Formats: sequence, structure tokens, C-alpha cells
Amino acid sequence: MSIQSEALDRKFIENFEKMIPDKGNRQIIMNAIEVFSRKGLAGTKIKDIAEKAGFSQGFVYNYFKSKDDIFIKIFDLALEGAGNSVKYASELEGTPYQKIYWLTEAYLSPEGISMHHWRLIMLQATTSEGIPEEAKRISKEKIKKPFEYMLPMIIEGQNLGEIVKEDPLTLSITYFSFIQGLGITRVQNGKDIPFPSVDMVLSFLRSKA
Amino acid sequence: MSIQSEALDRKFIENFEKMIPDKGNRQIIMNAIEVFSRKGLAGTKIKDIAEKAGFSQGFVYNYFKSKDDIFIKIFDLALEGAGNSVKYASELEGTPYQKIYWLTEAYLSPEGISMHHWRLIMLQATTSEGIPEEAKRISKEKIKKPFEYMLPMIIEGQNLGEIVKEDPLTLSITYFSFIQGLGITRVQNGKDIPFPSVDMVLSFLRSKA
DNA sequence: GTCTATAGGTAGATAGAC
DNA sequence: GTCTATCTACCTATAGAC
Repeated sequence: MSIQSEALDRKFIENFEKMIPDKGNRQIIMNAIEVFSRKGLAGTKIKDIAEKAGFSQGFVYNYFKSKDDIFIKIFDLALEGAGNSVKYASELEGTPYQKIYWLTEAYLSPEGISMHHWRLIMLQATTSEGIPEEAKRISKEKIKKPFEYMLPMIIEGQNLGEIVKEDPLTLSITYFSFIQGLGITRVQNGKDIPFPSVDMVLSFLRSKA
Repeated sequence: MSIQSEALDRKFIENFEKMIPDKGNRQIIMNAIEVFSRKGLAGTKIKDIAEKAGFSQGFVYNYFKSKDDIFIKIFDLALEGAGNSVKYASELEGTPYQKIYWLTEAYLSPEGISMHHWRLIMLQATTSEGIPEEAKRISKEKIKKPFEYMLPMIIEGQNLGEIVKEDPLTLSITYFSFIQGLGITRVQNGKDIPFPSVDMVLSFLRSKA
């Protein structure tokens, strides 16, 4: 596990404990993340989550009032984590390209909780019709955060001449799409298939001058 | 709609009519593709498909024996389409890089049935636990096709000096991951957001010499 | 605190009407 | 051919036992 993804996981857990103070709730959520990400919202039965957490089916309802309720909290956490990861990278020492390099290294790490976020965000936003209204609302609100931190980095990098002078928004969209695609490949195939280096992934960003 | 994606769609429809000879079956499948890709396997109700196709819920069972049955046929078609698209590109005139350029143009086109395939493959393979055993078997069998046609193109391109001299398998995996990530972004956001040019996407493939 | 039992609702699949 | 009615099974959520 890379230093980068460890740092992001630490950040995530910090935020996790702040957003979900109760330990029992956290235990269920940790297990539910795993199940949801494998089966999706509709495909996940409360029994699956309960069994994985070592509880009876009915007991889950002492902590959450519905399946949607659990899902919304996880979805919110995932989006927070996505925003925070870019924010954290943007606050590091170094040039913009170095920061993005660091972030990419974290994302590409085969371990790390951050991978699960991306997967969930992807999976659920794709099947977005089925997700609760509340989750859609949260999504609208928070999906822009990663871009808020990424865009200034790209623009600064362009001014420094280390990032190619294309439209910054297009570059951001391309970056997150690429990362998401690689994340999906990772979760589908495990960590034993060949994977691109950070340098290869960031070719499209680097200035050719 | 680009010439490239039109060509792939024509190929797809050809294969579609060969694999599903009955017109009624095809009508249901065309509608089911759309619903499955929006809601996933578990989230799709037979009623949704029936309504979209303009039938009653029960009528669907005159054509297919179960929901899984419909899904398996679509999944198979999607994987066939994925393999055929790369095969088709590899048989075009031109240098390997030109062929991959053509293929990428087809994939990035906002319209075109091919986009739906990718989305479905992605979505369902990601939530793979929930899909029927038969679909998993088909997946194992056909998922390698795109690589079979992509790898020789990359190797030839490397020999010609137009493609960077990195491990061909890594480059292939990176390519399909990238395309998949962009496809997801497309279906999530529609065609009105900025999107990278083919040149930008293929930066990581181009020889720097 | 945690489980078991169950009520109530939903959806897949079938069968019989028109 | 196509629809309506229904049977059955499963799942969510609750309520009450220990």
C-alpha cells in the first residue's frame, strides 16, 4: 500500500468518524460499503449487510431506518472523500504537476479505501434512476468539489508551462474519467493485471514544449 | 453522429439480426438494453421493459422465459459488439495508429449504439456477483476478443515507430480503461459537457521520438 | 442489546380469457 | 396474438420475545 493512499485513507477515516459518530453505525456502514459496491443498491439485501456485519437481519434497523438511509450516508461519504482527496493534494508542497502526480499515485494504488469511493460513485451515479432522491440532491451539491480544487491546479500548472495549454475543464473531465475507468478495471480484475504507470496516465496533461 | 460510429452501428445491427432472428425478440431487446443500462439488472422490472416496448407485463414471457434470459442475450450481444468493433478497425486500411484513431473516434461519438454496449459491460461486470452464471461464462469466453485484435495493432505500431515502446498489454488495458471511463462520463452527463479530442486521449500511445 | 417471527408489499412467472 | 388475473416467493420493515 502506497504512502499516498495511506494518507488519503487516514483523511477519510478522520472524516468518517466526524460524520458518523456512533461506532455501531460505522460498523454497519463499513460492511455495507463492501456489499453495495459489489451488488449495487437494488441488488443488495439488508440480510447481506447484516450477515457480513455479524448481525441478524432485523437488528440493522436499530441503527438505520431503511436501506435507502444506509445508502444515502455511504453515498455522501464517498462524495465527501472524493472532494477531500483533491483538496488534500492541492494543499501539499510542490508544483501543480507534482501535486496531481501524488494524487494519481494514491488513486492507482491497488489498496486503499479511496478506490471503493470511486467505484461506488461510478456505479450508483450510472444507475442513477434507481437511487433515492436525497442521494441525487447530495450528488448535485458535492459532485463539483473535485473540480473546484483541480481547476486552479491545472491553470497554475499551465502558467508554469508544465501542463499542456488546453481547456482546463476538458483536462479535468478527462483526468477524472481516466481515473474512474482505471478504477473500474482494478476492481473488476484485482491487482494482478498489468497497470499503467503514473507517467503514462498523465501523458495527456504534460506540456510537450 | 460520426461516420465511424455509424459504421460500427451498422456492423452491430448486422450481427444483431444474425444472433436474434425474430423481430419481436429484437424489439424487446432493444428496449431492454435501454432500461438495463439505466437501472441495472436488479433494478430493472419486467414491467419497465414491457411498458417501454408498449406491451403488457405478462406478454414479455411469450418471447423470453425469464428476466435473466433477456439479460444474458443482451450481455452476449454487448460483448460480441465490443470484440467486433476492434476487429473491424483492425481490418481497415492505414497504419495501426490510424486504425486506433478511427476506433477512438467511433467510441467517443456521443451517439451510436456502441456506447450502450460499453456502458452495460461496465455496469454489469462491476456488479458481477448479481449476474447469472451463464453471463459470467460468456464473459470469460469473450472478454479477451478486443485484446486479441488490439495487441497486434499496437505491436505493429511500435515496430513502425508511431506507438510508444511500452508493454503492449499494459497499453491495451490502459486504452480500454480510458475509453470506458470516458463512456461512463458521457452517459452520466449527456453530450453537452466538454470532451477530450481523440488526439488528447491517444497522447499516452504516441511515440515521443 | 440482540434475535425471531411476522405483517405487508412488490415483482417474477404462469395460466387462462378474449 | 395480446392482456388480465393470480399464484408464489422474496424482501423490507416492525413488533414483540428473551
